[in-house]
Amino acid sequence: MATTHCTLTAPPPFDFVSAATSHGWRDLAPTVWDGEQHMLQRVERLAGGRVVLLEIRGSGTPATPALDVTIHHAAPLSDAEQQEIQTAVGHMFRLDEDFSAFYVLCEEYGAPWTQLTVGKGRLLRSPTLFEDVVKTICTTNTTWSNTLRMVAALVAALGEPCEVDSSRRAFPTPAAIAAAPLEIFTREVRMGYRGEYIRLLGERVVSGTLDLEPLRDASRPAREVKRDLLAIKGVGPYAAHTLLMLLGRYGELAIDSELRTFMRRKYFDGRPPTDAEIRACYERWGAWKYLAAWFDLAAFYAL
DNA sequence: TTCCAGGGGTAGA
DNA sequence: TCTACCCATGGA
Repeated sequence: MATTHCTLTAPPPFDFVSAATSHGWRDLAPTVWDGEQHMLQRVERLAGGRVVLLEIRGSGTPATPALDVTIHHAAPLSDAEQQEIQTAVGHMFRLDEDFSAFYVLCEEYGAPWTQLTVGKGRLLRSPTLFEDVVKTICTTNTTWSNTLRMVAALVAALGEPCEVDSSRRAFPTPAAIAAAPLEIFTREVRMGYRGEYIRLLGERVVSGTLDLEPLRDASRPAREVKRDLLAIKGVGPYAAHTLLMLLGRYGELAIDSELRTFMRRKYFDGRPPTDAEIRACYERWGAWKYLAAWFDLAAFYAL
């Protein structure tokens, strides 16, 4: 087994632990958060078919933050493969996103929002939009513990084994998902009706009838991206708004049972608010509503 | 047994 | 656009 190191420069302010852990994605296979070592592990399949193990740690100084990536692999890695890994990690940690406008609002609204301006606000995502769509569908109408179980089972059933540890697997490719019989999703992964949606998603991506890449284009209007997300079977308003967040667009709230419960307790004296009332609470955050609600909830439950 | 969880699809109005 | 009704699964 060989090891290769690389370092990615992060834009300050940057809070590695916040970026790695603020979103539940940190616990969804094939990503693992090591809270003792403050390290994010991930089995990653490269485009050429290699499956390597990544260990990602925060490094640098507050003024020059960085990510250290340790790659565990069998055969030597090409420059292109190393570049592919850096691109994937950079995407996971949103190194290309600028949160300064969000921090301006945090300063304007004062404590406790000012706590976020030290580099918080980054919510972990997957290297590919395909993986994020699958995982988001796995969060709908179920408990978080069941989401964890379904995603882990999907990776175990259809992911390709890591070349340095065959017991660990990468996230399944669209091709692997498209080729698997429906029984895998229902009987083995036990994802219920979601199985049909996820298999159809894989089929459409493989056949080319659905191209997810244009949705990552930051120059497209959010309304257009949302429309395309809603056209994916299994994606409704909650999932579409979650995916907009994962695409770096924070202007819409993902109103789920968790947010409703939080709003009822914190702002409505135990009365269930309507969705319009929930939206009104964060209207002043404009393009940053999602992050405001997310960290408002996190602070309330002291996450 | 019933209810609900980080909802969504479909039919019908 | 809004409302019923159904949808698999697992835990309380």
